[in-house]
Amino acid sequence: MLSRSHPRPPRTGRPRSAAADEAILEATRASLVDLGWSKLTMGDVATRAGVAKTTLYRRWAGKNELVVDAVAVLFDELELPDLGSLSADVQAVVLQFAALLERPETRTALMAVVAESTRDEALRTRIRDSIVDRQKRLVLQGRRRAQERGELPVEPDEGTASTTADLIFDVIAGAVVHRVLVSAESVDADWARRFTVLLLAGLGAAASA
Amino acid sequence: MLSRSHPRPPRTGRPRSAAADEAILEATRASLVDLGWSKLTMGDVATRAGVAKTTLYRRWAGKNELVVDAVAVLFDELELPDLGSLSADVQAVVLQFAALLERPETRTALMAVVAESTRDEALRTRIRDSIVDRQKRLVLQGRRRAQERGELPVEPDEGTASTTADLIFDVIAGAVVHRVLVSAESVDADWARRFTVLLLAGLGAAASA
DNA sequence: CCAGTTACGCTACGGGTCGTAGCGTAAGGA
DNA sequence: TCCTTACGCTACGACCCGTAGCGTAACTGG
Repeated sequence: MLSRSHPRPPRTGRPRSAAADEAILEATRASLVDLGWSKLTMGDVATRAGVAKTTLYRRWAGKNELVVDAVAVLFDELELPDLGSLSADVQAVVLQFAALLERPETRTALMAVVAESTRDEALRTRIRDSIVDRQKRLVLQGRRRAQERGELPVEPDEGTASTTADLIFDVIAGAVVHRVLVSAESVDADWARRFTVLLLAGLGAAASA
Repeated sequence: MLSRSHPRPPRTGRPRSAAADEAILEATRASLVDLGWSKLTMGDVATRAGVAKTTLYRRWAGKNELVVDAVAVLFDELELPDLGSLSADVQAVVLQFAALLERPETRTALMAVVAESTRDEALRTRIRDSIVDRQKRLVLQGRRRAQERGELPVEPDEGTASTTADLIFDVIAGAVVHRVLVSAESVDADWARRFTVLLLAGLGAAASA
């Protein structure tokens, strides 16, 4: 799950401190909670982590990359429960996702890094790999389960199946994000139920269109 | 449409230059296109607008408020066409909204100011008043038209009708924003059609739940 | 045990932006 | 004409950035 070390470490010399890595990421999340995205500085994170500022720059190019990695691990918590029906599974994952977005670390960081990524291709790739794809996996997993249960038809064409999954993903993630971060209203069980009713009814129609 | 002058101007003294206002907002949009949100500075905007930096600070508290106002006017372009059916109207407004989000000014600015607003209540209110509510109006307008056409039932209870409208708004705006800014894929006519099919089918079910 | 190699902590630095204060001048109103 | 407010300009301390340089620490291969 932690394959974020593209340049493989050389076999010689002093190895990088893994403890420092975790301390820095933890300090980054703490700083996000206390200061928020805009007032978070590299110097502050270094101080909190008990590490020199230069050590941060040896591992991350800047604030953007650092925060993405610090927040990404939180998305590992997301998982699709097996509650017996597609409707129950969707509602549960919606509530999970909303709870994650309501945490102060993600709340302040997620939109900020996405905003930065609109002008930084490498950052967009990093976000996609470490955050977005982890959510998307849940959609694919949920569809597979629903098909096994007979709740959803198996789409014959590979292409349309893929674009449908993309559509569903944007609808679910987009709606929850918009509700929490833009409308700034909480996602409770009732909202999740209403949303799921809408989505599943639409899903049936979308498959046959 | 431009009621953004809470502190009403005093009856005496030199009046504020309306030309400078427009020059500053225009310069802000230009700077967003060239530099993006993170590299945009107050000094740069002042230089582009041909005004002193102090003049900016006399009117806006900072970068956040300035950019919100600069981008807000772009959302005035959004309007709900009357194409004869709810489906056609939704598709059209989705394409309009997507086109707006794909402009470099909004692309880089929108998520950034929303991110900032998570820690700034006043900024959140400003965004809501000058951006979000203008979109929400389209949803209410579209529902009213559809009810007049007989495409949608008139919901008896005022409360559930309101929460349903909120849900629809989060789904539409959220899905489009997520598609364009997170998934970073274009919203074409086909996507708009698929999305609308899903939404309208779900709408029927949501009303009766 | 001893070079060789890499990581780390620390200090210092030039460069940039912030937001404000102070001043003289410009543009309206009583 | 006085009064009031807006404007342009300069200057300033404060902060953060990202890097260079150096001595030290940790681990490896001979």
